[in-house]
Amino acid sequence: MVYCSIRMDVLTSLNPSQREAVETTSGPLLIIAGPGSGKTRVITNRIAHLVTSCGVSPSNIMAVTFTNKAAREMRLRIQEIMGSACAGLTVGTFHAICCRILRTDGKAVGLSPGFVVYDDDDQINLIKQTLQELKLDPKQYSPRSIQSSISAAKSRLLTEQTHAESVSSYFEEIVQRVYQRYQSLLSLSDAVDFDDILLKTVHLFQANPDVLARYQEQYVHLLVDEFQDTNMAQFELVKLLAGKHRNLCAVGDPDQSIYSWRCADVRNLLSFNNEYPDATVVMLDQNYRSTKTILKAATQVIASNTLHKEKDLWTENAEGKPVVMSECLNEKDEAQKVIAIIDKLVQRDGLSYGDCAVLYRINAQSRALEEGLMRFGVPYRLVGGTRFYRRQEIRDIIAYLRVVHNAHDSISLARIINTPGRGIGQGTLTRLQTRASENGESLYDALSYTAKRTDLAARASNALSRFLALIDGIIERSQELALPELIEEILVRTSYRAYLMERDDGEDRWENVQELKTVAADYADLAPREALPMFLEKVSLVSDTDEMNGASDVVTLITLHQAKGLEFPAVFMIGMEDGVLPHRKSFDDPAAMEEECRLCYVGMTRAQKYLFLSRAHRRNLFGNGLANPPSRYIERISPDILTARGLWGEDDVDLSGALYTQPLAYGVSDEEFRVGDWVYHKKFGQGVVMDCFPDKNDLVITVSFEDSGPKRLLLSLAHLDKIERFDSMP
DNA sequence: CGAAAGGCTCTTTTT
DNA sequence: GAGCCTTTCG
Repeated sequence: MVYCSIRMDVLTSLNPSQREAVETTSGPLLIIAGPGSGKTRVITNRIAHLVTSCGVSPSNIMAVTFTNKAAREMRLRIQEIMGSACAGLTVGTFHAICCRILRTDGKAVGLSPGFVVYDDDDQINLIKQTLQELKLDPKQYSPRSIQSSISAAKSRLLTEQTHAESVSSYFEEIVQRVYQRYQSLLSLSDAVDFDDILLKTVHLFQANPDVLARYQEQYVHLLVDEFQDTNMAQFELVKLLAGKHRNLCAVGDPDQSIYSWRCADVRNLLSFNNEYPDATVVMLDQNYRSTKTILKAATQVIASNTLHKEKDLWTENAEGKPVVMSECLNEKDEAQKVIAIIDKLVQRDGLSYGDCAVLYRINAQSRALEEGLMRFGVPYRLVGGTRFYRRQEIRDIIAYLRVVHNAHDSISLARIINTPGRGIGQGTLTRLQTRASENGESLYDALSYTAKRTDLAARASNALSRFLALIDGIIERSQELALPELIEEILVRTSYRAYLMERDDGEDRWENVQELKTVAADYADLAPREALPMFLEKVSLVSDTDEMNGASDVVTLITLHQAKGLEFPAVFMIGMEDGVLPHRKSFDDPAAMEEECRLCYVGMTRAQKYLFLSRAHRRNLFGNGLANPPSRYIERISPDILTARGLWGEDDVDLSGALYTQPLAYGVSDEEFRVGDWVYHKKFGQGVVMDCFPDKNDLVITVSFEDSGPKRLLLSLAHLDKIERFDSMP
């Protein structure tokens, strides 16, 4: 009975190609899934189908995603369909799954089960230390570029040995030297970086056929989402795992490949058939998300890409409103126009704030928006600002916890050795690091040796001994304390609160620390020995605090990259300028330019009903003003589906039907008010007209005042005087 | 040692 | 306009 209803649900509501994707259960399968084509439904239904109709045990299925959020959502959706029947399913990110494999079987590649994972900040610190040791100038060889070279090498499965053979430039030679030393420092700290997690898993499988065979037998069915974002190491891993049963389902869209700068290789998707000539290919080309107009505009933008595989996206959705392109004076004007439109969508078109999202190329663009939204009292959330686990105070506490877990974690020890300040300066730290490096020991070893010597300057020696006692004391207590108490112990013993409170924003930071304790409370009931490693694993593989409550009704500010996979009824793409989108750093690289175009495509296809584009004639970025030409993507959109809105809003009148149906200028006696006019009010001072529309015999004017923010006023009562002022916002 | 001051750089950032 | 680094001085 249960099975029957599941089956109905699984198969009846799918279109023919979705159905084919779900029902093709054996052999390699490639699903090309255009934006809004019901990809997630296909994936989840396919898994449900495997279990309920084909009798596959959930424990024989692995589904891989790129983000924890995607993994969580996938599991949730599967649970909705199958209930508890999905127990035992492996759903996770590449990194989480590989970490688990390495904790169990990593001994074979020289890893202890307790290894820590360094994130990219730790990596940068380690590289800086390496540069110092090798007497290389970090200005000449920026730690960031070396890090990305090492990361690129690792994602191509090049170890510090095999990389040596491919060195072909002086810079690569430098990278090679750093790579070697970097790797030995990692191993001294019993640490791996993100790339190692994949690399070492591949090596584990390659060198240990018996281990590989075990996993191959367990995972009869493999499914990989966002396949266009996989790198070589990830594809290799998947090929190994699928080596026996060959039931590999790859899902992706080459047009949404926007992470090549992170070594993602879209060829994995495009040449899937070279690896698996017998693969079934299913194209999901019906779009359920956007209006015909939006889909057409997006298709026009990407059509000229050489990498674009001709596929005809189509939809049964309504024609919809034209795409709107707004010209703005500067980024403040742009923000204001966006907010004015949002206001109208909410006031007149039945949308809510949560239906609106503003998408941009670079994070710096969010600032003008935030200022505007705050000023007008519009609620918003900024996605991915400084993320929780990136905050200094959080990283400090985690560094303490890592040292407690593994005293030989030298990067974490270096971080906290003088945080809060305890008189151990750069000089002393460098001396310790030099000693450690000369003896091939950890920083902790160097510390305990040096602290016990008496022939050192008394001040430094005292400080070191006290620090050593502090750490050892906490380590001892950690045996018996539950995780939240352990954190509390660290905070108390280091007077961390007092340290934070010396800063202006200390209060906020302290709240973050309390938040960390709340997260740790989930581990309170576990034995101290187990809780700490589990907690550290979680925080090192997690990017955000569990994605803020999606329920709140607020405008979303988000980068184009982060918006991939999301959808909103109304989307605003700001900064449609050559130099911003496409970004000027991509100008001289044709491949990068195509990626910029895909980025634009990804942004446009997030929109369900309304798509607003805008550009500023002058834009202040990083202190200096720039005049960018309009984005080259604008002219690819045919005029019949694009409404241009001039600098002063003259073209607003007929803008997208219900919007802007009211003329924007009204005469009341001899005064005339238009959006953008500056006005003076006796009590509120000066402000700018955001909106006005007639009501009975009066005129309702929304004015944003410089001092008191937005106010809705009746003209007959308000006594507004027009004033001269050219800037759109102070 | 560490606070203060000045110089430099700034695309995107799933783990 | 912020964050990070180096330099300088007490």
